[in-house]
Amino acid sequence: MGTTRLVANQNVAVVGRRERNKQEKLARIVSAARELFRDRGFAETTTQQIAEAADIGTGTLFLYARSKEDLLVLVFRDEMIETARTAFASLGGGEPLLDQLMQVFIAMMDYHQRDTDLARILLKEIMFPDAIGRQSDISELLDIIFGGLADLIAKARKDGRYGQGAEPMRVAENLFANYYFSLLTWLGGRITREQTVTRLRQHLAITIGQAL
Amino acid sequence: MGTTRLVANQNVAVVGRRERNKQEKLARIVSAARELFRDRGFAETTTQQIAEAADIGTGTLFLYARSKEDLLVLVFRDEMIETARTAFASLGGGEPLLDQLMQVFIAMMDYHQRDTDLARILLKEIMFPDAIGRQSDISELLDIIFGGLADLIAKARKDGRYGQGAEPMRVAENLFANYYFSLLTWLGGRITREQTVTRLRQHLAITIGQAL
DNA sequence: CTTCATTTCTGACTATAGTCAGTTTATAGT
DNA sequence: ACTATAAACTGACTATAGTCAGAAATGAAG
Repeated sequence: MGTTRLVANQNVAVVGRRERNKQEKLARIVSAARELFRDRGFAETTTQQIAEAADIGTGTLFLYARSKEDLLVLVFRDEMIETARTAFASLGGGEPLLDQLMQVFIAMMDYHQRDTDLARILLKEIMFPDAIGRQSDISELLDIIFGGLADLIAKARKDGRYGQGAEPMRVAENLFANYYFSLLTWLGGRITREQTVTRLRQHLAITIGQAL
Repeated sequence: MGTTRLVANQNVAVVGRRERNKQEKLARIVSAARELFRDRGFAETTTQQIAEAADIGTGTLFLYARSKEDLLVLVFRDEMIETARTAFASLGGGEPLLDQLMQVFIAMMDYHQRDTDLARILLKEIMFPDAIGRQSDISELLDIIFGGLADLIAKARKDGRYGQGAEPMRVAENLFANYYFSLLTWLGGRITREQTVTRLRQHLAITIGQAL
């Protein structure tokens, strides 16, 4: 069974030393990895360095992340989730759908702008996880984004500002596919950020069926 | 200068032994790698095995491909280009745009269907090349696909079957982004091929602005 | 407190991608 | 043919991601 349980006559969740140690180790690992990846870059950081900085054995690292790439996703997943949540939450209600969509996607691009080299690798690994259902998988992130987009679509329709008949979820997927592809092109170094933003707007406009 | 030139009084392009050797080695490498990747899988094939099968030194391999991943793209790039070309060429003229698009994308999915494990890795690496402008880069493939799609859009408009105002190239990019994302979902094992095809059709319909 | 079973940890070890200093081979010039 | 220069090749070597058999820590039960 689980190692966490409630002790009778005590309304505090008692967590064993074992579970506590695990959580602390995970926190140390994530913290150390984040700092090193940011500081030196992904390729230039060795798993040994991360293990040493987190004060654990080299083998222990791979009990928490299946691979170095998995570790990268583990490290930045939460920040990306937070970025997405905030982007949707800070949306004013009145703007046209296209402007709202651009606000969300630009907020996420701003996050990646901080370190485009890291973003490039992250983007590559995040859509191809080692295994689904692990702590580092990205279902939650996708759920937030797809859900948020679908809500925007549904709301815009309700307000009569947008009239197509396709399922909101399918529209949301279409929009995200375009965002992902734009990100890919941008971080691949083929076009500038400004060009990327301009094109993304055109792509989104095509999908939601409005003139620019 | 180049090692290739025309010898006077002889209308045959004379290619030096050096260039010929290089071409032969490249052919042997690609052939050996393809067979091994198909036979054993990407991760299970070592660069040593490829070098041995191609009858070259282990270091020589990396004069032709920057990395093992680069080699994978090098090996399958031409087949994918051929698949895309054929898909567009074998298109009858009369069908609705949506059906034509689905024919093209399904033909490309059929190609990947042969070996989905390999396709997954290929798909991951092909959009994130080590460097642009190398023999293994995929600009040519993208040009063919984008060009073919844009032509279909332009033709459909001319025939009055489709009336939106966006640039055909932007529509083509939007369509491909949706195809790429569908492929990703399919090969990621989240949904079946049938579901993928159904959804892709919905996504494309949204983009070109037609009811199903 | 003393077992005993289970989970977690560890670092020496293995496998392999990729490098590079030295060698070989091809070409151009005389 | 001979020499000089440049291009291409090579395999011993390095660096490092990831493994695994054994050690240590934890918790349960008596």
